[in-house]
Amino acid sequence: MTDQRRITGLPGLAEIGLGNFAPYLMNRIMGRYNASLRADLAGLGLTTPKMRALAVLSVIDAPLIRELAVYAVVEQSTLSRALDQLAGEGLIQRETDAGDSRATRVHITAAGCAAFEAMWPQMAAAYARMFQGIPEDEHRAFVATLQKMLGNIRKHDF
Amino acid sequence: MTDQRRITGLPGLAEIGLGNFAPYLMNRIMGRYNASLRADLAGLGLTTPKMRALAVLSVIDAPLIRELAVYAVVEQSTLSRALDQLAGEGLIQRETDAGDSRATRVHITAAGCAAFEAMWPQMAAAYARMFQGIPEDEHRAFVATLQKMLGNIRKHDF
DNA sequence: CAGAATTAAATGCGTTTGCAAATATCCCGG
DNA sequence: CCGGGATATTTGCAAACGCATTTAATTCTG
Repeated sequence: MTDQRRITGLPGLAEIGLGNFAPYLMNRIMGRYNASLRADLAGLGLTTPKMRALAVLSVIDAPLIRELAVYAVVEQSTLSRALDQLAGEGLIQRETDAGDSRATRVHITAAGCAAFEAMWPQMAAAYARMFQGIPEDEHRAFVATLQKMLGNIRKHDF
Repeated sequence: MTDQRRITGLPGLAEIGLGNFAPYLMNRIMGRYNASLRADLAGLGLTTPKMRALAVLSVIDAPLIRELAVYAVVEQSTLSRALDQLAGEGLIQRETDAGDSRATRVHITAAGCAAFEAMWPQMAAAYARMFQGIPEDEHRAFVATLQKMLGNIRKHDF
C-alpha cells in the first residue's frame, strides 16, 4: 500500500495503472480518432465542430441549437459560430422555432447531406479500424456499457 | 435500405444510430468527464494539459517530452507551453537527457505530486460516478476491449 | 397582469490551440 | 570526419475556443 493510499483510503492512479484506467484509455483512443479525422476534414474545409454538427443533423431533424450543442458535444458559443459558417456555405439553415421565438431550429440542406456523405467513409474507416479483430458480441457488450455510462453522467435527458 | 446504403455499400450513420455508434458515445462521455474536471481544476490553477501531464508524471518517471505528449494526449507544442507553466510553478523540472542533448526529460517535483494528489479525489469521484451500477466483471471486460482498441489505433508502441 | 427570474442564442474578449517554421542536435553514408 | 537528412523541442502566428455578458423572449409569482 502506498503512502497516499494509507492516508486517504482511495486507491491512487499508480495502483490502478494508467493502462487500466478507463477514462485515460478513452481519452487516448478518442484523441487519436479525433486528430485523425480532423486532418482528413481539413482538406474538405471542415472543422471538428462543423463536422459534428453535420453528423448529428444527418440523423436528428431540426433540433434546437442548445440540443444540437449537447448532441454534438460542442460548447454552445462555439457551435453558434460553426453554424454561421455552415449557413454561409449553404450546408444548414437556421429557422426560428414556431412556438418560441427565442429559440432556433437547425435544418440540414441537401448540400449539407452531401458534405456529410463525403466525409462518412473516412469516419467509417476509422471506426472499422478501431474495432478490427474485436468480435461482434464483444463490440455489442462494449456499446451497451457505454450507454450505461452515458446514462450515469449526462445532465440532460437526451 | 437507404439511398446512401444502396449506392455506397456502406451502412450510414443513420442506420447504425447515433446511440449505438461507439465513437459518438465515447465523445459524449469524455466530453462531459473532461468538462467537469476542467471546471474543478480551474479553481486549482490547472488546465487540462497541465493536469494530464501531472497525472502521467505521477505514474511514469522522467519521460521524454515527446513521449509525455503521447501519454498525456496533448499536442507537443501545447505540452511545451504547459510545461513552461508547470516549471514556473515548481511542479515539474526539465532536464536535458544524458545521452542525447536534443532531448529533455521531465521530472515531477514533490510539489507536483502534492498538486496531483489534491486533484485526484475529483478524478476518482468522476470515475466512480461513470461506472456506478456497472458490475465489476462488466467493467473489466470494458477495459479489456479499450486496451484492444488502443492497440488497433495507436501509432507508437506505448 | 406587472415585474422578477429564467431561458435561448449571439457576441466581446482574452486565452489557448495547433500547424508550420525555426533552432539545435544527432546519425549515417561516403 | 564532413555534409545531408532525420529527430527533439520551442516559438511565431492566425485561427479557434470558452467564459462571461448581452439581447431578446418566455414563464413564473405575488
